Amino acid sequence: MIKLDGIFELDITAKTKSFKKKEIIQRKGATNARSYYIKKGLLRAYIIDDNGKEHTYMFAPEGWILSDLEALESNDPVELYIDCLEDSEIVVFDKESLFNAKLGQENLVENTKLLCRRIGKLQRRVIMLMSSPAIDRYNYFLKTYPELPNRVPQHMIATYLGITPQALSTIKGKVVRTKD
Amino acid sequence: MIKLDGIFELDITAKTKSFKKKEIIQRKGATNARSYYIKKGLLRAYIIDDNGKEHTYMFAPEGWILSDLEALESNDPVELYIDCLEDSEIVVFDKESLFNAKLGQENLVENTKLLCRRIGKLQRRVIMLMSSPAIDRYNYFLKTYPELPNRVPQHMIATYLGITPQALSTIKGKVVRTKD
DNA sequence: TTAATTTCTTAATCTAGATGAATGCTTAGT
DNA sequence: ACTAAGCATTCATCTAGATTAAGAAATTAA
Repeated sequence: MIKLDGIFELDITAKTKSFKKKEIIQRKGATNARSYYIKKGLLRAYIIDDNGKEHTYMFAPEGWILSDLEALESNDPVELYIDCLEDSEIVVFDKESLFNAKLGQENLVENTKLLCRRIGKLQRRVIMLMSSPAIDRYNYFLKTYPELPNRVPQHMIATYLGITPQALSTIKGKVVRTKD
Repeated sequence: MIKLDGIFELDITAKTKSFKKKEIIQRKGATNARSYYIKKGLLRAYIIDDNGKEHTYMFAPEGWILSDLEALESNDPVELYIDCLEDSEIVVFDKESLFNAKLGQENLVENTKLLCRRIGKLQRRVIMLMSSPAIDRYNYFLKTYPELPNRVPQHMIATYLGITPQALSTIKGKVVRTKD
């Protein structure tokens, strides 16, 4: 029984593992979906589209949990690749962690609330992708992940925003020039 | 105690209400977030941006549940407008329905799984908005909501896809012409 | 039925961001 | 230290989709 920021309170199988920068922890199609709690370091979840391009679904710095929740629940193969942007220490959970009735009611309620908050974030992201230009999405990214611009290469931020690295570079250039 | 497709099993306060087409059930800023189970009819959740344009977050036909989950959990004012696209019969729940520990472990686990599935849908939507052109998103919309094209006006579908009604019309025209 | 409103389509123009390519700058590897 | 690979920037061109506008078709109201 362990406790991490109030989540996944019960887990017999959880183990802390170390991963190296650039290591791919989970690949699309894997059938053993896991959840990852980031003790130290930085993970990223992404897909590779039909043209071979990466699209970042989310970043996960210290204290975050990363998981292909859909795959975890359905037992389907995972959709998301997960890789390591820095040397990291990660607590790895299996699927029982979220759904096990032994968690107890309080923890289950707590997990429910966490999932609602995550849905709220996704809701805002969907809406921003539909309604806001890239510059606004970039500023919102800065607010959401204030520490990441120094830790994540520009071109990966671009794949999170849904634009090309060149477009992001141009946008940033414009912001700087406008300030003068 | 009521049971609706396996969800929200416990709710003393739930009541079935009738709403007329075009009625707005919930407005941005409201502090009494509710959940809506659609027995009959069709609801829609959307935002209005700074330019006064609507962006549809989701549609909810029969059997679906619609809710600003983030607001429900946080007690913050709701972000989403919810309106009625057809005369509808709706079961209205208050916040207790999802978080109440009295739900029992099985129901809590069931709700957790439901939320994971919803996250899976949002995940795919985010990725499609970043990686796929409007025509692909339209085809995916048709797969997700096969019955809706006959029930929802074109221009609302456009606001769900993140494009203008004109662009959707053009896309559909192209598809038809390509088939010849 | 007719008028009024809403919805859909088509077309001309415009723009944010994509694409492709060249250039310097940093980081890693030997 | 030197080379190679990866990264960021800039520019020229291209395109999906936005914008504006106008007319046709379909719904709704009286």
